[in-house]
Amino acid sequence: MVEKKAKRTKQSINREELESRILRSAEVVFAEKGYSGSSMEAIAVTATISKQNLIYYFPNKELLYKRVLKEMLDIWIEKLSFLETQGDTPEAIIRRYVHEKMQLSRLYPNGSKVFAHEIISGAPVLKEYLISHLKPQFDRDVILVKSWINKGLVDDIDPEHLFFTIWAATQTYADFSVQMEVLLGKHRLDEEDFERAELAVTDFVVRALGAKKNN
Amino acid sequence: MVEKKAKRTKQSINREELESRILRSAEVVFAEKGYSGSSMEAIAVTATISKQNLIYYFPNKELLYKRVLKEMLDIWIEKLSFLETQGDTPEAIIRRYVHEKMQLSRLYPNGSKVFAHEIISGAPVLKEYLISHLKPQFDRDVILVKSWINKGLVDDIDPEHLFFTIWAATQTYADFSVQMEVLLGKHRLDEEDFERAELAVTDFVVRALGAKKNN
DNA sequence: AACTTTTTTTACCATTTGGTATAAAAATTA
DNA sequence: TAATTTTTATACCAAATGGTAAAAAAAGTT
Repeated sequence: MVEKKAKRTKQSINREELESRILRSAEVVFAEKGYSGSSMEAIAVTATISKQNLIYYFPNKELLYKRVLKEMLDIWIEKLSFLETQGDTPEAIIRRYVHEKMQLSRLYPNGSKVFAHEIISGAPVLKEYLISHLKPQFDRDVILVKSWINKGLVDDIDPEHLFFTIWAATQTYADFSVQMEVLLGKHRLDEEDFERAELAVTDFVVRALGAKKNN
Repeated sequence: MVEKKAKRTKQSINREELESRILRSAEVVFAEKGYSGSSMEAIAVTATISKQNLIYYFPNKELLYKRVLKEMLDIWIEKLSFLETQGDTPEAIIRRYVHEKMQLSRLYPNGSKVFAHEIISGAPVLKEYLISHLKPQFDRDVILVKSWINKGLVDDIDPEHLFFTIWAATQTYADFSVQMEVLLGKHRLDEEDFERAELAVTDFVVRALGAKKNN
């Protein structure tokens, strides 16, 4: 099959740029209001284009929403393939995993929030995806952790709930950032906060595993 | 001041019952759609009354929403006063705390979800409350944990992020229950799941503290 | 300069939204 | 039975919603 070499004209560049600006704007609006609470009008305003122009690019709200979700999931899948690094020790794998998950909360807070709204709402759009894509990966990862336990590399912890806790503890730095800002008395969580957070969460998880303590 | 003894007539009983049925219905709808995504119509249908009757009890959506949030917060405040139990050991206090928080996720999943939507959306309604009520309590609790550290009762962990992790790890059993159901291959999380979850989370936290291990 | 793509403008539309107004039926209480 | 409270029914409203339609201006390409 011959790859159609898409010419990168000024137009096509602008188009791609605007498309991603729209997606980022949609992300912001969906993150704040969830799907049903968001209007195409609001998304257009956020992207500073006309509603009609928005519709020119994304003919309806559902499609736009699914694109936003898909973008986020693609990034997650890419960063969070737990098994890939076969050679490493459990502690190294877990540390990298927590680190990656934390980065995603830091770099894509809005996508994370959109995802959170979607799941809390009962995952009407993503349920199928969870079943077909996430569960198989989850099952494999659980088996890996069980093998660690059997080999005596880590303590006899509960693998399923270990993952739930890791996800929750990292995800919360995106979803509940407002609460943390209030409690820490800050206007924004800065890099230092995220570093402390990552250190703390990593430390908790590594201790939970019964693997070597941090340093 | 003389307490007006409200006569508990059949009418007043029915009224109270219907009012709380409305609140529970509103909770369900808000939990699924968030504030902006929920309609009074949908709440009325869920409560199986007419929209007009709903408005008779709660003249507008915002008021209803605030009542639902307030109900949830009152319960939380009551159950989660960390400092109350002065006599106990750190481990006992933490165990009870995790237990209570877990119960709240189990018993009030919808209220928890409404709260989650609210915070993820930037806490437009609750921000003031977080500042005036939650932060002072948080500051006290952090100080308590620091005193534990200074006395050598627990390891030198990060108190702020310890709380963030505990909240996230427990809250997730309400908010992300759909995801867990899919991953555990269950239609509903049952009592056994919650027991396992509580055991696992408690164990993680106690290990993180460096307190005695679970049995 | 001719052509294509992008963007805006304007107008429109059916549906849903939160809510008001009124009246009357039904249930409860005194 | 009369008075009060609760509930529903019906009609209505302005605003917002997710679009459709058409056309023309603006920008970019050939």
